[in-house]
Amino acid sequence: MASTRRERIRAATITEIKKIARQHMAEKGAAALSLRAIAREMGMTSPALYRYFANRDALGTALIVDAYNALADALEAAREACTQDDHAGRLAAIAHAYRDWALASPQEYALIFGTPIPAYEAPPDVTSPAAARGMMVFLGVLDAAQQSGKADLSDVHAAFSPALQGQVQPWIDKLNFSGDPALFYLALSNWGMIHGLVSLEIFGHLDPNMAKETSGALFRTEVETLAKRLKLK
Amino acid sequence: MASTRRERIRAATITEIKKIARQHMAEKGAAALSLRAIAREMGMTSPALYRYFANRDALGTALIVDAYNALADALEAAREACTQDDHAGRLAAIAHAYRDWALASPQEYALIFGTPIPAYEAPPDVTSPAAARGMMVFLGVLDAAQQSGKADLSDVHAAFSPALQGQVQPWIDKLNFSGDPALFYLALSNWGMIHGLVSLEIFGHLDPNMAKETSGALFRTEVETLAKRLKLK
DNA sequence: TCGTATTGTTATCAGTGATAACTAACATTA
DNA sequence: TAATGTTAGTTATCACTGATAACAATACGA
Repeated sequence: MASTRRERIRAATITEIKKIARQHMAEKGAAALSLRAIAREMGMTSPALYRYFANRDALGTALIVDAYNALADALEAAREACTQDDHAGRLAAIAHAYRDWALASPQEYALIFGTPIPAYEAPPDVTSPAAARGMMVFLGVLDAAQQSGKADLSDVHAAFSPALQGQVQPWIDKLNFSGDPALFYLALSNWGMIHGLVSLEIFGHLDPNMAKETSGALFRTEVETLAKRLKLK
Repeated sequence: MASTRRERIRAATITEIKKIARQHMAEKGAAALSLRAIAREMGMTSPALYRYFANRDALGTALIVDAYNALADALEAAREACTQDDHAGRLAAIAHAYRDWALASPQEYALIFGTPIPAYEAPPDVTSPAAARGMMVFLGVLDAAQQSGKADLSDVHAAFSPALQGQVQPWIDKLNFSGDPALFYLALSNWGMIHGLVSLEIFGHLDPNMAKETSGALFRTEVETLAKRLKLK
């Protein structure tokens, strides 16, 4: 808010660096991103960039956090596009938003879910909050469906043993989720399936000649099956 | 075979290069693999390596193909460890073999399913045959289960519309699968789910502090649910 | 207006992939 | 056996990269 002129310029520079980094990433692939190339395009010398990011990995981390948030934004927007009591619609919407975002931003998707940057894992303490947002969108929709009594969770409850619940509880606590623990398991299961199909598609493990409509139809069918199993109304 | 002395030495050198490459990968991460470092460790100069691999990507491709085959070997071995008519056992075995292999060889797993090498996609014509092997293991088990009449595919058939089948048919043909097309869809769906969970776990998207037994229990529960849905006997 | 923090520069280091030009060893054939 | 061509290695070099140190210019607040 009460930002000085300097702070504003600095923020703008950081934004520009990340913007050009994303452009380069989109053109030449996620791992080919080079501080020198970015500096060149900005009309600066490369050491100047080190005033803004401690090193290349720090820039990578920032891009990863941004990507997490962009994905979460997309999921939340898709959820809001359906009425609050249309649980099946919301679940389908966020599932397709997940895939659509990945297709539209494959490099950013790879940044998060692939391992494009050499020998480097983003520090969890920085990325976790942004990463948790996505998971929470799934959880929230399922939670709402259950609370309105419009979901059949008998199968889920049967599978989610007390022993398993005990093991997962710490994670649930960490995310501050106070609903039915079985929902947590269900969200993870759904997310896993959705992520698995999208990941196979984005990273080219389906037929390379397959049309986007075909993989889209496969995905849609799976999502419908998902909702059917919960008997979502 | 009828290999000359030279050919044998050459093959041994290639094996040694890949072996050291894998070691470096395991130690310092998949993308940090450097031709110069490999040459150094072999007591050679780096240009010599170009007699064996056209460039770094070519070495990467070779490692990827090897990884695909290692994974397929693991899946096939797991399948063979169960009797031929124990379909539920075989399905569970290959699912857990998938996860176990990924946990034991995370860098190789990343090589295949992540995108660790800068701006480079492995050429499909080289990798596809090896990649298809894994998919075929899933398909084979499901096919056997169906043929013996020990699987309930009513839900699958209901979901797998004729339109969808028409779209997927080219892929089915390419893999020379002559069984029920719905099984193809089912195999993909199962593989997607299994891959999704493993991928989330390997790439650190579950709780970073989560114990391996916990993620293992989650995975086991999901696999059991999978078999239950098919009413596999 | 002066002093200081910030932002940029040049120069330099170490390491990388890659290629050209050359040499030594090997294998095949006359 | 001697000549010849192939193969596997070398040194030298180029164009990059990330990163740091030392220094200069700018902008800001007292």
